[in-house]
Amino acid sequence: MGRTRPGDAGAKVLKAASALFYREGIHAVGVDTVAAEAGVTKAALYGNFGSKSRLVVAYLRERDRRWQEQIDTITAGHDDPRERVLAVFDAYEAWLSRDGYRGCAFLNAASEYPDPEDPVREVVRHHKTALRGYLRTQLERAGSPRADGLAEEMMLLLEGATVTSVVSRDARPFSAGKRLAETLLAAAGDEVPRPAR
Amino acid sequence: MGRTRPGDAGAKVLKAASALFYREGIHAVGVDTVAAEAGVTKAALYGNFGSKSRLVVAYLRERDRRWQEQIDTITAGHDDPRERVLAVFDAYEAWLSRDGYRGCAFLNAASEYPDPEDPVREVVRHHKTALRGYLRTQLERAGSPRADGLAEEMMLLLEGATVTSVVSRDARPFSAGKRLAETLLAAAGDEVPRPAR
DNA sequence: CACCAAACAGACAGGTCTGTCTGGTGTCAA
DNA sequence: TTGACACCAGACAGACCTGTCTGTTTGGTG
Repeated sequence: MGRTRPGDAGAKVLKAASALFYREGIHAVGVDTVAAEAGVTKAALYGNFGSKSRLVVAYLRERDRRWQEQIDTITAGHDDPRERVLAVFDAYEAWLSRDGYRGCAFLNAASEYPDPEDPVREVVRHHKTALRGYLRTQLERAGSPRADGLAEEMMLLLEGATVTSVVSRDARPFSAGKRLAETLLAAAGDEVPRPAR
Repeated sequence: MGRTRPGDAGAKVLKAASALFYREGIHAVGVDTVAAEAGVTKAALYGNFGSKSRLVVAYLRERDRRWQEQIDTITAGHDDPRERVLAVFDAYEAWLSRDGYRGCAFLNAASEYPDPEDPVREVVRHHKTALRGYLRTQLERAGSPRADGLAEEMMLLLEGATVTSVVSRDARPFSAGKRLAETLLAAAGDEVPRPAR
């Protein structure tokens, strides 16, 4: 009666884990808590994920998947590659004002997992590489002669604004970041207004 | 025989805690481990600090004190305020290549303590406010008409380079950050080459 | 020398952590 | 109808956590 179909305990666990790990921190949340919040037994949790470590990795992968969807939405919503880059700033800033904002889940996870060889850190690197790659691709399409360097600069501004906004608890870092990003993009455009090719 | 004088157990604990908390993360290190590493009993640890939370706060305060000393060294070593700002980038970059680099201890601590009201977060805010204040003061002395905004931008670049360098495990973010900082400082100088006053 | 504060050694309480195991229950498909 | 399977309920092991307590030893000071 009201019993959910077998097979979706994993999804419920992942959802609960995602909320709890992000909000409280990973080491601060036990598997009992995750299972209870998911309305699932610990046995079901271990049956689906095998260990807490693997659940943590699954949590980050899921998070990365959802982030990728947002990026796709941005891509679909803008034709100009420069606008897409700036839209990333807007998306991050909008996310800040959502309830329970705690900054970048990947950076938070990385600071709880010191070992660079840990699978968790691998997911973090994968995510950041994807972000950087997106920025670089868009800047290349915009015809920037130094898309790579510019992408790195955009990364610094985005990451800097994210961590600073967590500490200061306001959106000013994002305003400053986006303003500077616009300036840099405009300057890059001036350097080579219509590049060959 | 070889017994240390009474009264310095606190210092030994702080030193051990500083190394362990930074390297492994705060939640990952128990007080037993700290006491053992310090060569001190748990009773001595609790006698000096009262609780783990207070030890964590003391750890961050001590870290902030040592950081302030580095800032003073930079101030003493450069007369030009613009050079001082750039020297901060150099100092952070040099720190990266030291063994066991794990990024900013304050940001790492903040991501382990979600509650903004926690005393730990207060120390983190204090530290970041001090950094920002230093940058702003130097930029004001340099005669920049928008020292405040420029200081914010320098913060973004510094923090961005720090967290990015942790993930990617190389120094490129700092190269990019410093290069951009130099450009911004030069541009700010051009705007008002010799400001009134 | 006598005293005291601070450290030592180490047991202890009470709780939480990850992970396992046993046995019962509901659902679906053959 | 029967069997496979995924789940529930909850106890359990063993390690680790923070924090406290008793009693002993030591170094520095009056």
